Amino acid sequence: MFISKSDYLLYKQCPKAIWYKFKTPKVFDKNANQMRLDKGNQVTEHARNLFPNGSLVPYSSNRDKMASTTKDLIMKGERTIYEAAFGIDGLFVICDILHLDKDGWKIYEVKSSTSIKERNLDDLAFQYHVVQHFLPIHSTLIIHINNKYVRNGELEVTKLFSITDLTDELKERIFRIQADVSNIHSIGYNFSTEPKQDIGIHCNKYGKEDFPCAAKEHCWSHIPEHSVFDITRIGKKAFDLYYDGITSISDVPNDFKLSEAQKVQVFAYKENRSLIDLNNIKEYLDCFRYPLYFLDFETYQQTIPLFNGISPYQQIPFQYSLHIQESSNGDLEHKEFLAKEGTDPRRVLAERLTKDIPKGSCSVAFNMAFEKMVLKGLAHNFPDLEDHLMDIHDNMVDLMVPFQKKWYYKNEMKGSYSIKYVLPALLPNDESLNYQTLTIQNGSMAMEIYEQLHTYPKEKIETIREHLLAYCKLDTYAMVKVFDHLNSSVQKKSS
DNA sequence: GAAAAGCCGACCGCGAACCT
DNA sequence: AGGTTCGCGGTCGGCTTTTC
Repeated sequence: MFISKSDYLLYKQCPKAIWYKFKTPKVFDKNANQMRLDKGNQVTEHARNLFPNGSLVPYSSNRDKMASTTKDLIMKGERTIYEAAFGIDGLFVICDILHLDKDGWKIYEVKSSTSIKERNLDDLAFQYHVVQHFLPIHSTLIIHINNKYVRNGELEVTKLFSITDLTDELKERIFRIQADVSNIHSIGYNFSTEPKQDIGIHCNKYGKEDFPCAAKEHCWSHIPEHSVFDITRIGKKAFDLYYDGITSISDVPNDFKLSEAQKVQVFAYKENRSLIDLNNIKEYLDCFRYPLYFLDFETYQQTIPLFNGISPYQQIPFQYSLHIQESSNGDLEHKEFLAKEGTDPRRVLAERLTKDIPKGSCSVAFNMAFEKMVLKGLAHNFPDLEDHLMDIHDNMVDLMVPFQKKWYYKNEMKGSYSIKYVLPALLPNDESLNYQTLTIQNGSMAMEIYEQLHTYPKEKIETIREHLLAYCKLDTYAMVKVFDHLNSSVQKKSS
């Protein structure tokens, strides 16, 4: 039995999680996110340029082979080794970059993230623990993305990455590894006995980072559909209820302290009815001035910036959809834009947008903070269009507010005010609003696929572009329908 | 009358929610 | 992964009340 770095990290998250992995390895394979892995590899390859002309240990499922290749390279006097592999006492690690300089051997771990996380420290401690059996290690360091870098001409790897020496922070952790490892072994050697471990905040978190556990479906199977964990912004307090034996929202005691939004949600569920505050909704909708421009941007991010003036992970708008409604029962007009794949879309998009939305128009977005951010970014990039873009920015209203403020709440929303929950709750039987039939069903799918689009064959590109257009168009169409629904609710009341 | 105890609102930092 | 917004929860200053 071999314990890898990821096994160790999983154990640190929760001993029951590693037990579940040993028991059902397939579930964990299935959950591996290939997209994320590819991105990580791409970043690692760029980071190798910080220490050029090293030797690569080719990946092999045979761990001993990788370890012996590594050993040969060290014996031959190689000073820079990529994917250096070591195994001892049932532990196995691969170091992204192992480098010998005037101080001694250094272990570099490459991360595509922009900051150092708690789990990275455990990761490096584990590597140090194993590798020190073979080489005297001078220091252990993290290489991660510096998102303050702005590309200007050729890519400058020394500016793209930040290097942090973590040697001192690891000492405490290295002490604990031996004990952790023997625990992992005993779990692995008799996985017929399930570790006693109740659910807790560790299920969602590892240190400060979001890290949903793959064992959740197993450990959380006794939690009902509308549970105390679904109460909006409840945080740790849900576990106070849970440890008192309360799991369903219907059992929340009446004297339990809740915020206003939480009260609405709990009351609606207990009474099994919707809560609609038409006065506030009407007052809010009065700010919407026809013609209405329903706007939705799609953006994507490049970990390694490909265009000038772009930072790592910067939101780059590449597409928008626009539904224009002339009056309350007027016709709908649709406009759209989708940039050519593989090019910097910003200028063309900004120009088209300023043609499609005249100055002084009232535009509508769902969670307008996002659309406003994109507009601000474009205005900053193109001073000649700044006036017009900021005019759109300043005349925008937000369709999300009535749901965020819980003026309109249905149990189907499960405490959420995202469009994903709001739309089916308001218009459950409208087939024209069914995202399930689309190939691209949400923003993350759109950003992932557009980033790769220029690498696809020509025929495939056309098809995917059609899917992208269909998805974005449905987003703004859904907004129109939600607005109409709110509007007619208000009309019905006043008539 | 002075020190200790109690109380409340302002402030701030952090996390959660939303969009992509 | 990013930015923005909002609200929870903890801290702290300043005020009032209690106690000897």
